[in-house]
Amino acid sequence: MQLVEQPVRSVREQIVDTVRAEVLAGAWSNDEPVREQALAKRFGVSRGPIRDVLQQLSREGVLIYRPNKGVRVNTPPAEAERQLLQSMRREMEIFCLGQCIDQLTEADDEQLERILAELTRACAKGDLSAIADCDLALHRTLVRRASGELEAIWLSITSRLLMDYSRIDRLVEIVAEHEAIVKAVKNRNLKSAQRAINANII
Amino acid sequence: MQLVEQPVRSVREQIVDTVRAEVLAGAWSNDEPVREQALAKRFGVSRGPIRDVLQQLSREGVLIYRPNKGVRVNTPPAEAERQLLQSMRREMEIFCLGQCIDQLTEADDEQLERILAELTRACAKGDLSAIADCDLALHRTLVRRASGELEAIWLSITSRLLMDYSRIDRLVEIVAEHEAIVKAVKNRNLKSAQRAINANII
DNA sequence: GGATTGTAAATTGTTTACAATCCGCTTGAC
DNA sequence: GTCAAGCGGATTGTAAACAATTTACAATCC
Repeated sequence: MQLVEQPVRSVREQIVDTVRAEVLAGAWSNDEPVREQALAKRFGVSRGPIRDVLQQLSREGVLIYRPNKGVRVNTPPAEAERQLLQSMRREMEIFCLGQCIDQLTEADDEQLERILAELTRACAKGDLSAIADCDLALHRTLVRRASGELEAIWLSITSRLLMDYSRIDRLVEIVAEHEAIVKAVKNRNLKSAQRAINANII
Repeated sequence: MQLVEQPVRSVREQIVDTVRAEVLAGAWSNDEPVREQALAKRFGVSRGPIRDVLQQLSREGVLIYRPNKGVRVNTPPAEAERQLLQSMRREMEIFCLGQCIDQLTEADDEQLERILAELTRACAKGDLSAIADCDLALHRTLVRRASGELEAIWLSITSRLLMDYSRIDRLVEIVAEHEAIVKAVKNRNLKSAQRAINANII
C-alpha cells in the first residue's frame, strides 16, 4: 500500500521508507553492522543507491555512520535530548497544522482515512513494522502539506524520537488517538486537531 | 584554517563545508543548476563523492534537488517558516549551552577564540564567505560539544535561516555579538551566555 | 506561421571494477 | 603462555564506464 503518496517515487525513497520502518519497529539488531552488499542484493540494485539510502538514514538519526566501518542501528536519544526533540516536534506539528488545515482537499482526507485504516489493521495484527510506518506516514502527510522544506527537518527529529518504537504497548490507544486527529482534521477544526496532536505526542 | 575541528575529516565533509559557505555567502546564482561534473573537476574527485555532497546539502536545505534534473540553490524560507525555524534554533542552542558549558576544556576556549579572531579578520575584509563560515562554525562548535546527534538537526535548521546571509549589513555588530558569546562561555556563565546567544539569533 | 515530432547533445542515475581500509587469525619470538 | 607482527578475507571508498532521462534544436506537418 502506498502510504506516502507521491507522483514519482524514486527507487531510493522507497528503500529508505522500507528500511526506516523496519528499524523503528525493532526488526534490526543494533549490535551487528548493516552490510551494503546484503541490502543491495535484497532490493535488487547495486551498492551505489544503497549507499545513498544509508547516508540519508544516518542523517535522519535512524542509523549511525562511522568512516570505513559502515553503519549500525542508532540508539534512542538520552532523556534530556528526548525532551528537547519532543518539544520541537510538537512545535512543528502544531505550526504545520495551522498552515495546511485550510488548504486540505478531499483527496487528502481520503489519504488520511486510508492510512488510518491500514494503521487499524496493523494494530489488530500486531505488525509493529506496519504500525511504525503508518504512524509516521499519517503525521508526515500533514507536515508535507504545510511545507516540503520542513518535512526533512521533521523527519530527522521524529525518527529519533521513534527509535524505541518497538517498546510501545498501547496499541489500542494509538488507533484512538489517530482517529481523533483525522476526525478533527476532516472537520477542519484547528484547535481540536492541535489538541489531538498534542495528546498523541508523548 | 580549520574552523570545525575533527580528527579525521573526510574529503566529502570538507567539500560540504566549502560549498555551503559559498552558497550562504551568495556566491552562487540560484537560477542556474549546479553541475556534478564541474564540481568533480574542481575538487579533483569523481562524481560519486560529489553526489553525496549534493545530497547532504539538499537535505540541509542549502540546495534543492529534483529527480533527473540535478540541484539548484534553494530560496530562503517564507516569513512564517522563518519564525518557526528561528524559535527552534533558539531552543536548541540554549539547550546545548546548558549541556556543554560545564564540560568545556581550555582547548575548546582556544578553538572559540581562533574562530572569533578569524571572524574579526573576515569582517574587516568584508569576506562574506569567510564570515558565514565562521559564524556557523562558532555556534556549531558549541552544539557539537553538547551532542553530535543534535548537530545534524541544528545544521538543517540554521543553514536554512542563513540562506540570505549575503544580505547582512551589520558587520560590526556581528563581531561584538560573538565576542559577548565567547566571553560568557569562557567565564562559564550560563545565564550570560544564553542571553548573548539570544541576542545574536535574530 | 505555429505546433508537433524526431533527433542529438548534455546530464543524471546506475552498475561494475578497482583501490584503500579494517578485522580476525595465524605465526613466531620471547 | 602471552603478546605483537603480519597475512588474507571481507568491507568500505573511489573511479570510470554504461544506461536512462532530460533538454535544446531542427525538421516536418497542418
